[in-house]
Amino acid sequence: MTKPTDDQLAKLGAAFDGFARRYKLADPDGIERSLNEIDKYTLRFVADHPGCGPTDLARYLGVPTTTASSATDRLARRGLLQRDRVEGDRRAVALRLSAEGEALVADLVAAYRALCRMMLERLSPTERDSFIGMITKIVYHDD
Amino acid sequence: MTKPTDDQLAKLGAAFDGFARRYKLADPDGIERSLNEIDKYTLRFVADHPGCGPTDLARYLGVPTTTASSATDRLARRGLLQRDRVEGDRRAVALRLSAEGEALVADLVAAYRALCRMMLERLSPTERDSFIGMITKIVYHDD
DNA sequence: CCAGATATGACGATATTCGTACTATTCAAT
DNA sequence: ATTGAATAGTACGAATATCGTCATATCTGG
Repeated sequence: MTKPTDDQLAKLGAAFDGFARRYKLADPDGIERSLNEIDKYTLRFVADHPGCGPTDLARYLGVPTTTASSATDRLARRGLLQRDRVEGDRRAVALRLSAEGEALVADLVAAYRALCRMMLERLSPTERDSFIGMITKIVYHDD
Repeated sequence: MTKPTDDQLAKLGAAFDGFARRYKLADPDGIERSLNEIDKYTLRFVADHPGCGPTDLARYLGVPTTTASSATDRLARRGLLQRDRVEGDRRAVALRLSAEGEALVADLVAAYRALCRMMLERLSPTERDSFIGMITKIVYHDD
């Protein structure tokens, strides 16, 4: 397989820089700022895995369990998720979103989706599927 | 202009999730981990703007000047950048990378470039320019 | 029944962000 | 020249975050 040219690498790098930059500066005081990165990932993970425990979360995020524990504690204090006891294993806790947490995740997902929409709208309808196909290939191609 | 479909949005969102995730978990103990995000951006900004001051940096990063000042202080203590006095304005300091800082930025850029290369190699040569063109359009298209 | 694995949290060391307040300069307009 | 406002930078401290170490409760295989 031919190698990417230096010019291609430079252009792609510059584009990603610009992307990260715009994405970060775009939302100066929205939902994004009220939660830190780990907390946002936590809420989304719990939304997708109701009943999971802090240890599952830690594995998923690649952080120590104490960090995950802190995060769930923080979010529970803010009323965004609840820690239920599990019957069958009395060591474990089952994490679930509260109603408020569900609402916040919905907002997060909506904001995220709006970002995706804005990106796709800058492409022609023909390009959109092509772009999605390529980025999917990049992300999920294992080797 | 037709709107992106829900299916397209979902696929793109999932791909970005996967991307962010792989990118973060990929490098458990490389250069990336030894510096925090702001410090990495700072080094790269100073590399591109030698002689700039903390205030320029703060504007660029969208953080308070005290945060930028902390970052430059931290990096200066670690010997990665130096703060020179400027003749012509005795309030200002001119930030420059030290030799060690230059070396570290070179490593960072190389790692970044390697990531870009890996991504492009997963596409066919024909797709590469197409992908770069589309992502460039997404990032730089103003409206 | 017991050794070892597992789930979780308490606590503290260290580090980061950022608001407030301060100093040293420079600039602009009289 | 003078002086009041704007500007560059930083010191300091409060609030907060990560994560290592240690303790506790519980499960599980033999």
